[in-house]
Amino acid sequence: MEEDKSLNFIEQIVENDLQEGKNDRRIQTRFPPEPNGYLHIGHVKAICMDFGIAERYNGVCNLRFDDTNPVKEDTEYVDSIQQDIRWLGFHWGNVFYASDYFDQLYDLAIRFIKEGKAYVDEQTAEQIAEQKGTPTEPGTPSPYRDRPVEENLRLFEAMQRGEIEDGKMVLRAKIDMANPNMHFRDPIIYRIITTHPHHRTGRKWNVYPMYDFAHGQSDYFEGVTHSICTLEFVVHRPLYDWFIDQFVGQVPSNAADWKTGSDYRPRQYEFNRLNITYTVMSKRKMLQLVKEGLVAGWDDPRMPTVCGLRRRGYTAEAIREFIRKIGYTKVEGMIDLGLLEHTIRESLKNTAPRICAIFDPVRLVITNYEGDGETIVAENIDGNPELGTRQIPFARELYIERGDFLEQADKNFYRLSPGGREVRLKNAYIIQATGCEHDADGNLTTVYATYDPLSKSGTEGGNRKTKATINWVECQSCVDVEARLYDRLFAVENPSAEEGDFRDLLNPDSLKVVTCKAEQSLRSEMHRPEVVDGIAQVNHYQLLKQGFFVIDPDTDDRHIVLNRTASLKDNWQK
RNA sequence: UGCCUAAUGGUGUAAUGGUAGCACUACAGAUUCUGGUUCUGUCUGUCUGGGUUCGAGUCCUGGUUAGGCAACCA
Repeated sequence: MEEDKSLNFIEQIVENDLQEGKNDRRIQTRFPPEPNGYLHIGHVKAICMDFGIAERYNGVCNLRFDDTNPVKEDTEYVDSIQQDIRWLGFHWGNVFYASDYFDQLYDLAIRFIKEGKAYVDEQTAEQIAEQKGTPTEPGTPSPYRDRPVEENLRLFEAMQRGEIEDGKMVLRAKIDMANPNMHFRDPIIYRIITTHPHHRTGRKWNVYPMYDFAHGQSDYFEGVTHSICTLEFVVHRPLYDWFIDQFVGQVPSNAADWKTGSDYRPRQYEFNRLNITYTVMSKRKMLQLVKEGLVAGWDDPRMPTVCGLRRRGYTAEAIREFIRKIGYTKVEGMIDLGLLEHTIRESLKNTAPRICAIFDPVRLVITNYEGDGETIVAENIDGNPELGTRQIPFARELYIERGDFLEQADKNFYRLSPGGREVRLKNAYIIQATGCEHDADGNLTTVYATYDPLSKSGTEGGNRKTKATINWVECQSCVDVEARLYDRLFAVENPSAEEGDFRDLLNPDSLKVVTCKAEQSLRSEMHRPEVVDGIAQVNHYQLLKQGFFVIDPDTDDRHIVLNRTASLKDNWQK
């Protein structure tokens, strides 16, 4: 059932370009993460765009790690990023690294110096910042701005040979210190980094290119046609174009015909980044939460990371569907967390087997039930027999939810109450409460009821309607299960908009760990999950009336751990 | 006193000069062996002044508001 969805503005641009025959009607995109953290759902939005455009228009999307800053980057992240993209179901053409182009980039820098377009500055970072001016005031030129070409060449080579201390010199493009776009005020294009080896090139380089000098150039070398990124790069686009103008058609590119006057050039387009209520989408803040132990790790089920969502029980399909729903524009907005939850419920409601678990158990004794008990056969999903059945033990003593019994009930309460209405035990018999018992402190300990032996589900006598159906498990056979009940990470809608420390805004109730009593089938249906690409394939369940749950990797043979993916909607107000 | 973006219900998006639609949320009703699901219905919207046009959310123009831009980060 493919619903008609109009093209987003990037797709329209691509279709126009195709129609006009731009870049020989070739479509090539790239997903360019910096390997300095785990992928989060904001990245997924970019991934769906970059890979989606390539898929839709028979192009190719390459994965390119933007690894120009060895101080922050690590192979740990390179691996997790690839795993997450594969898990999401996308396929790249090649894996590239910005560091693949360090030689070409260095040559380009030399070329710029020779053409008088770059110079070595030996002022401090503070001095350079001061001379940059402000958005409303022009900058002032560096005293080193007019150094002779030979001297620039000699110094830049000395920088690369490791003869200059970190921070003592930088290479700047010589553009325009008075440009209204601050990025044109002689941007730094190379800096010295000797303190950290690069995760791929080791100690080969002592100078590393800055983003503005690496990104567009890498796009050009690879033959990228549509370089799609988020809105904060809009101000960089003129510089992106400026650099490419300096060498387009004069330097090799994988794009065809560069030598023969092809019109090829990469172009940058920007869309709005993803913000979701009650969470943060900043790698820096996430890293802080992880490092300070405020969450259990990058894959903590409360985190908006891909691995966190996965552990929470989100499926790749649901995450992609969510991205499809929110669309792409140039308006900076804030997506309601409720939409993400709605999407995962949609995805699981027709597939997740139902199971009973009692979270706040109280004993129910069926006083007129004779015999040792019986086995009930229930469909895993009501009305969906192809999803199989399971067996549930039934006997005289059961656990039910404490909240399903009220000694004094008003008419809006549909469930058990002494002398009250008939209530269906899910998949079993109709009962009627007759009384209850309390301990010395007045806590309810036992509910007494009688059952109608002819009212069993699936039998003719069982067709009688009841207003309510309640959950139960049989006392002897049920299993204790640890349930981790997750809720929104932050207590406020937009933590980034608040004054003060974002850590003070964490939701203190974002995790509640409880033990519940689940029906035996949860244990018997459990199996060691199959591991694909290092990722355990998980089973999703719906605990009736409680929500969707997924088996957590902390589970072992003795101890079952379930994570709540999402609660069920609850229209019953007290 | 700069430059760049953007502005459609509570939220996210569509309408490409021709009936302002969809999804989420909220609310109401029906159905239901999950107070879930499903179904039906309701509420709420083109930032603003002027102009072009038979006709403007859309084009022009002047405002207003919001966000971004001054890392040896990406």
